[in-house]
Amino acid sequence: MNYSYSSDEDDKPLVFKRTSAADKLKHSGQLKSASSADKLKHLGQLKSASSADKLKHSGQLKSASSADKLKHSGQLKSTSIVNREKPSTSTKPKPPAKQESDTEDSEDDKPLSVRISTVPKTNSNHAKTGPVSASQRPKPQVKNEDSDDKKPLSSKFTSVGPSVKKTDDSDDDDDDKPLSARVKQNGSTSRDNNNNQLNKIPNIGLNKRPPNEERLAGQSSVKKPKLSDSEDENDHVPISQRMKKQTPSGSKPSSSVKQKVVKVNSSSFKKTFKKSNKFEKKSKYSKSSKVPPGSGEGQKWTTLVHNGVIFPPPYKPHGIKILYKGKPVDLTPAQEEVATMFAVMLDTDYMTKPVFKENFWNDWRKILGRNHTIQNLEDCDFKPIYDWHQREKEKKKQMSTEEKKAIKEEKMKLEEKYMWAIVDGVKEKVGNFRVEPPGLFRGRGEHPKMGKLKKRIRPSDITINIGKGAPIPECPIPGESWKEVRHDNTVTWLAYWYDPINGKDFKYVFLAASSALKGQSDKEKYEKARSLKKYIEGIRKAYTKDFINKDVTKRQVAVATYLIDKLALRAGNEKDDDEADTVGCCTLKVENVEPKPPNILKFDFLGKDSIRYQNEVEVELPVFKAIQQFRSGKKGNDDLFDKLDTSTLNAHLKELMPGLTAKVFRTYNASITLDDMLSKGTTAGNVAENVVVYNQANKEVAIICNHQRSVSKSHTAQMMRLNEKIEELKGVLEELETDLARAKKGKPPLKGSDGKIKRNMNPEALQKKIDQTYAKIEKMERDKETKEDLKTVALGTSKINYLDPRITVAWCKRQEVPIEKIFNKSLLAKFAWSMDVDPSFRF
DNA sequence: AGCCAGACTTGTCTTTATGGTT
DNA sequence: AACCATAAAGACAAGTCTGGCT
Repeated sequence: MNYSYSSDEDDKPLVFKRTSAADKLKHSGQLKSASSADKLKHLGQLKSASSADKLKHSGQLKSASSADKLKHSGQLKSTSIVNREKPSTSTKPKPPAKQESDTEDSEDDKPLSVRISTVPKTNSNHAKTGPVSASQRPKPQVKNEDSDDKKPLSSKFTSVGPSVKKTDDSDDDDDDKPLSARVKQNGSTSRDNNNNQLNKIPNIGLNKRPPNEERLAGQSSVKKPKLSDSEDENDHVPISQRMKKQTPSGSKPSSSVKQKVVKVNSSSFKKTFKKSNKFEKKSKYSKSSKVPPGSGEGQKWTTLVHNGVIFPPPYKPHGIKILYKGKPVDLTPAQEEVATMFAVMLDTDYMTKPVFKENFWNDWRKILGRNHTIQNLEDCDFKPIYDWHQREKEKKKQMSTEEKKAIKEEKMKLEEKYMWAIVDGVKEKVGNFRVEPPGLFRGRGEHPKMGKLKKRIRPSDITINIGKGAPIPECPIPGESWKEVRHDNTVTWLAYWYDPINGKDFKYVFLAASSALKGQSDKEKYEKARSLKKYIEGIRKAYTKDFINKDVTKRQVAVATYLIDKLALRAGNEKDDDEADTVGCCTLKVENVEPKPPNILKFDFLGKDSIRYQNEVEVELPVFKAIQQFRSGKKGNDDLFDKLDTSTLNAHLKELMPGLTAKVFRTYNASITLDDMLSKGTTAGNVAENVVVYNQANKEVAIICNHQRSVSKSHTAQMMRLNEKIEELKGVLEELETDLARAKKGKPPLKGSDGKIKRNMNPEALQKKIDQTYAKIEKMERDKETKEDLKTVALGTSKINYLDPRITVAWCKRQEVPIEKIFNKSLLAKFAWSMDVDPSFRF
């Protein structure tokens, strides 16, 4: 039986029901006609026409009527009981509980930390472990079921465009229509082309990030190296250490049985792409062939049609003058434009950064000219422009709903054509079709280039990539033209330009995450991570052995791999001097890792985005000793792993498993942890309880990956408000208790605190009220706790990038949790490829 | 082997939309 | 309707990793 979600309307919860394969097709977008739906039938044994019909309107996952919801009941539910320790904020992260799996690779599915039975007290926890999987690119041995995976997703779900052969033609009567009319849409907001009422109108405006009102001292838009600890009790504990310990629960994962995921592919497509499969299978150890998903020889698409990119509107001078030494100064529009970029940032923390001002001044001065009245930044007062900008913002806010709507529509009309591309006959959303507007570079952390002028991008900066034979997008700015037009079907970008700040970097325009192309590679990513499960045991054995290898390089590789596996560190590529000084595993400095005898390593460094990573971990003695050796004789700023860089490390990893690289461990760790925690923590509880379990697992993953967020400005205030409410309720409670006591004695209630006379209630009614109030208080207390708990933890990143959606979808099916309780619209669209997973899927 | 161009994923923050209250 | 808290969407910076060249 094939379980899948289906739905009838966008706003209804997706529901789980036994259904035909039609649902699988949903993500391919909106089917416009019944016949379109029919076309899809062959793809996945569509069982009922009605299911297919559901897909017609609206774009993608529609939800089933509520009646349908939860149809399949339960015997799938797991009865395991959550038995986890109270998530104390204790400092030590705990390893996920160990579970005995019924599978062969018993030990290996567990997180490393568990296996290592490390320190009881400092629980080193994080690492996870796992099994293996076949990777896609260099396809290692792939299981049969996976065979389809190599094909482009799009081929699976759609009947393709012009060049691709149609699999099923019988029902297709679209051929006579213009291509655009036949195209199917992919993407969540898909709607009919012609009438797109809905889109969001992004603010076209000049500056996308208007300054905020005053920020609290501690909190600025400039990212400072984040400390995971702040004053609160909890906060002194680095996020990475905050994992809760969990005790093993009684539940056992039902082994990592690999499910046969039902494929939707049509056989004809299989054939089409077969060769790459074969090739990959064989070349277990060959370097990953560039052969991408799906097609031969690196081909990513066959036909590609799109309309290019849209540019921000030209600068509109406002005429507000800044003051120089107290006097208004006339500026040309170009000079004013740049001054405005700065003025608008007056209330950000960038203003406290000399580097920012210095860089800004240097670039602005070039525009002012050497002999300009303005000779230094210190004597400039940008307040008038700042104030003007605030007023403009306010005005905008004050606009009536209708006005806003009108503006939005207007913008939509303008942008509509840029929002979509047609890839192999399928209409797909474009991710970022808006060219970045000029502005001041907002580098994160202590970026040496912050404040530099990011110049306006013009058509002559842009290279377009489009299918041969497709109409070349018209250049939206009259009189100008594209830099170049290419027809490269080995890449997925639609356009790019050189990053004005770092001339060697590119800014690409890609398809949106909901596209089949992205979905395909996402799936491959998870399959690769899954395949690591099968290799992990061997890999761990190997590096453990090498902790004491006489060859320093090998020892370093072993220790580095260990850290990446256990702590989910990033690889750590080399960085230039003109970038913020951050590190990853291979670039750790001596000062970033402090050995604390007998066997604790204390990590403290700035990682990606200058987010601070702090953690104390207990490690095996040989690792501890090795680290000591690597440090000896070096200065604090020297590389800890001096014999290593990411290419040597990854080259080594590739020998252990085809396609293996450092980042696969992060994916693996995250997903296996989710799978693990869900299977352990899941009870037969109701939906709300299950959602809590899920979020708890999600949080654990976020902590492992050190996904942080800054505390919201209003956090403290919000907490206070919550506290007040709780206090208030407690007051009510007391009063009720008194009244109850009196009522039992037949006395009337006392006057309320407000002096009002309450009406007489019988004890039962009072008791009921008391119970309700209690429940309310408890709920609020829980909410408060959760809020505090998550104030620095970002759950979204792992959900979007690290957690195999199939784990979530399968679990939702098993637990009868509507999938949209977990995935929002974007995620549903992005993960459309995973919706048909078998409920028994395990990572 | 090291360097670098190139392409694509990951990550945080800001802005906007949404939904619940008052 | 105004308000505000939260969630979703959008923006864009910052990583990873590959492959080709020297």
